[in-house]
Amino acid sequence: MDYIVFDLEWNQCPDGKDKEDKRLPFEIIQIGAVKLNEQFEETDRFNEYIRPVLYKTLHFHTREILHVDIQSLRRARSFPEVASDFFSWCGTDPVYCTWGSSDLLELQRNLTFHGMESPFPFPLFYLDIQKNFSLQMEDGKSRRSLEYVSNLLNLPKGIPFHNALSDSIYTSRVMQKLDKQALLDYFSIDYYRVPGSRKEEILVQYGTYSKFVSKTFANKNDAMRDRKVASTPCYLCKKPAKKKIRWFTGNSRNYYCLCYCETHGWLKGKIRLKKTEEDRVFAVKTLKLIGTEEAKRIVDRKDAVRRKNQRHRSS
DNA sequence: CCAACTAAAAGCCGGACCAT
DNA sequence: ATGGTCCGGCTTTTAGTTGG
Repeated sequence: MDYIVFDLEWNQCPDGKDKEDKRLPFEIIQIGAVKLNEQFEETDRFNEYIRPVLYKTLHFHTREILHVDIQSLRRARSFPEVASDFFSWCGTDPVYCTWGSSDLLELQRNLTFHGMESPFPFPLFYLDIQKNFSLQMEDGKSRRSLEYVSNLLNLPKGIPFHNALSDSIYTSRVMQKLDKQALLDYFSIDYYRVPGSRKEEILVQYGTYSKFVSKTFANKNDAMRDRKVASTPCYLCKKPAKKKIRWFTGNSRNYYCLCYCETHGWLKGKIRLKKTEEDRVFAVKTLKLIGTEEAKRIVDRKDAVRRKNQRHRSS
């Protein structure tokens, strides 16, 4: 099993959004990757440019960012050819690692556009190095640029940023600086393909919390009314924890609830509803055992939301 | 420029409640 | 019945990151 640290460069419609092909706003023009063994040691590299079929000149702004010569792209191979070779090179059981979450998304959109079969397993787990840097070195929420982190960690420079191969190399170097076990523990889940049925629903145990990814629903209401989505089983004993504060929302994006497990204590619930490419809705629910002081914070937050609405109405 | 994510604020709407 | 306020749920808007 190898770790595949990869990065993509892509282009967009040079004539503005109106003229773009709605099926593919971003067209991949380079795939770069570094292969690491179990010890995170580099064993191989992959680098190839891709001949565009949609956008044959660079968008003004991407030309500023990327250092690519559009002329050389015309001599490059097509996306299906390069992508096939890339996945062969990745081997049979790779763990994909990226800087941020957008690369796997755009890669799959390009695969779909070209009518290619998905080479990925379902569910697709991967390692987001940008997120894990924040978890280990910062607040867990910030998202730093690759250049910022490379400077912070005094990584050897000399190769340009915003090139698929060199960014893969930088990303792999950041990866090597992280605590390995923590990194492997906090893997991410790709949501390009989401569970289409009960059978495909995903339940994952992390160290201090559990994560559940539901099947899709027609709308938000259906999702939140679903018994399995709304349920709050304690992830240690599997028994239902009793709701003290039912699901509520403070910012329209996340729902929270507070419940109590007779054997394991306070349990915080959080649901984030997300939309699929087809505009359907699915739920990502995390359940976490917490202490009394954090339980109180949820009670306070519920209170704050109520007061905020009060103030808002009176003004 | 375009897309995704996050957070906060503002706006909309209908039901519950209350006083008239 | 009518009008006003409160409240919860939801959407939209705005601003600031990141990615290319």
